[in-house]
Amino acid sequence: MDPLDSPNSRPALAAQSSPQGIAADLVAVLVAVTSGEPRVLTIQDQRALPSGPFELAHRSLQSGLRAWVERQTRLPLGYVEQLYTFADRDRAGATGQHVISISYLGLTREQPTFGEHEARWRGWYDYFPWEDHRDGPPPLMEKTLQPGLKAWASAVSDRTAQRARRQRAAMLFGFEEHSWNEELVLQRYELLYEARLIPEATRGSSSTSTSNHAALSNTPGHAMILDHRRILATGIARLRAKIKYHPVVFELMPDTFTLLQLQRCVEALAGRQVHKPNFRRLIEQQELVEETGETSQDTGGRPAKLFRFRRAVLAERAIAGTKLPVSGA
Amino acid sequence: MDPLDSPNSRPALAAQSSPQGIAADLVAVLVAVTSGEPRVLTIQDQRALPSGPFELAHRSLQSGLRAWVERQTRLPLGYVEQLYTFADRDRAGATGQHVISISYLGLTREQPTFGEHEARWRGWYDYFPWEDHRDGPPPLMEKTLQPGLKAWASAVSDRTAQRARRQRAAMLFGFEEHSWNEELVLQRYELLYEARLIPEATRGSSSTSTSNHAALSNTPGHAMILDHRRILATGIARLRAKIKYHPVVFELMPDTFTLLQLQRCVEALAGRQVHKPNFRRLIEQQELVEETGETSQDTGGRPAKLFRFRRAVLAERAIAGTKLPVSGA
DNA sequence: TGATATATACTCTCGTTGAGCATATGTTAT
DNA sequence: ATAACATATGCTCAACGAGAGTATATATCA
Repeated sequence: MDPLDSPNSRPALAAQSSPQGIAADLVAVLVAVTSGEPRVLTIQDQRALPSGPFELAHRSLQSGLRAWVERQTRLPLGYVEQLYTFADRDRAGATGQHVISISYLGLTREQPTFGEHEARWRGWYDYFPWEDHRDGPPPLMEKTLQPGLKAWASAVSDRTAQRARRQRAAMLFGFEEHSWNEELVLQRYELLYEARLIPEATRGSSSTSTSNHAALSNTPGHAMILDHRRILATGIARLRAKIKYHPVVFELMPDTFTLLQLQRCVEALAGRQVHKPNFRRLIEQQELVEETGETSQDTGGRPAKLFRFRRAVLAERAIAGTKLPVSGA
Repeated sequence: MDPLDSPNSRPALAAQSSPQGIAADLVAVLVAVTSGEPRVLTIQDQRALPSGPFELAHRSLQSGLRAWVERQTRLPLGYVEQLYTFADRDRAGATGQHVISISYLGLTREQPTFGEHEARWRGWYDYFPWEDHRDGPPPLMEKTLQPGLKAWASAVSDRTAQRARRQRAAMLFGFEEHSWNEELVLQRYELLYEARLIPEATRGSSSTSTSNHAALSNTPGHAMILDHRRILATGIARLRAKIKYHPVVFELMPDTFTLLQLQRCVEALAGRQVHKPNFRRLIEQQELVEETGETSQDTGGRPAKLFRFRRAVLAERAIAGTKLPVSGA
């Protein structure tokens, strides 16, 4: 079953307003990696993703997004990919118009932000602190999430349902025997939402139902408006899956870079460490990069060769196959 | 780059009608596999995919699709997944209203169709005859597509561009040294579209531009209205990718089945043969199925054990990892 | 000069995967 | 009845790739 739109991910809400037409919004997850940290462009005091109306003047959704982003932020968008279309939930705005949100993932390099719309770059682990396993599982997993999820699992009467809940939590968060799977970003967020460990979950509902408010006091991660955090989770999940078989990482790198910089970028996105020798072996044997001839001695240590991305591989292999190792440390 | 919405996949078309609001359509790719053939539900004399307006009465897009499909066709929808949202091209209908199409993939089992809307099941290789490689590359690849694509590659003056075109065609269709990749359904369709080897490509344009009409005479595959064939290609591609790491095949199988039936189903979807012993090894070592205790002797030969899908694996492993081998024969 | 940090290279083992072969147990034709 | 055949089921082997560890080279810094 598709994790998005799973039947129990949102409380049922019968639409009441009569259809006055539909408006389409574009929502963008714009990602950059700066000094080893994955970052996302935000607006509204870092509580929202950039979004705007889809204007019919553009010949496609994608070109519409491109034009709009580049006008608003002057970022050159390297790679763009559609994420998902949302139309559920309390999206009826003040006008009574229903809004469909079409979300996109865009990769770029961080630039000084322009004043308009108070756009700011912010590290994406501010919103998902439990997703950063580069130095092992973060403490809040054990301190906050595990108890909260345990409480959620116990909050149901049926014995079998309890076990199912516990199993689901363990599988998604790597408790007990289960190993951590960095791609399940969205499913984890939706579980936390369902368990009401996320402020967004209790926002609209008028404090009915069985929420465990105890855990809500120290709720993890920075919240966002509407379902923007969910959209961000979708984008992170997609990107983490994509870097494994498609050379999109290079859209986030400067023109020339060292292999360690590239590795740090992959680690930042995947949220876990990578075995250095294996990483280099895979990069080189796939001929993804070529030496520039120059070296860099930024970090203090033996100078590292500088490389650049071989754009030709996009034509040679297209999607066919390009693997990056994202595995245990 | 996302193959959908690639900048050159459609001729530029400036929107002229003033925005009168936007309508949202749902388009469904409903798939079943019957007697070893992948089939798709069609309407309008098999020239269209089922589609209808998104009604705001539903609490989500997905539940809207479910309700609508089950009302129209009385099919129980097992697995549903969003495919893509289209808003480009000449989607301005007679009313001048712009239409956004949100497409979904649904898996089911073929049922006798009900009269309404002249719904009919049709083999999907009727629309994409070049995608069926179960008995090796189909003859039309060499007889029709290769010459047509060669002509398209030669139709450009620049030497470098010619080579790029030839390489792209070879990579996608497995010419020369390249091997066939069954997942590139959409990219192949878009290349044929770009090369104007598909009737949909020359439909709206008033016979200008450099089309090679010679090849158009024996254009391969059954055409559809609007971009429905493109949507179908998207669905096939998604499904071919998905069966490799997620046990969705079972949504297309009857309750009990033999391993060979299961294999034939996978082969039908993937469009290529599968190594039998390896297939069985993978299925069994992953404990995806359990014996029913009964046997089937339909085909004449040693009776085969009947199996059923272990639905528990969905809870145990969720998305984590389930591999089906789709490789050479 | 030595300590340290990084870059770069090599080796080894294990599991997976692709592929071929052998055997078991039915049905169908002669 | 028997041979031929078709399918089911099980086993083996070689090649490859992934994970993990170790060793050496070359710079900076105290």
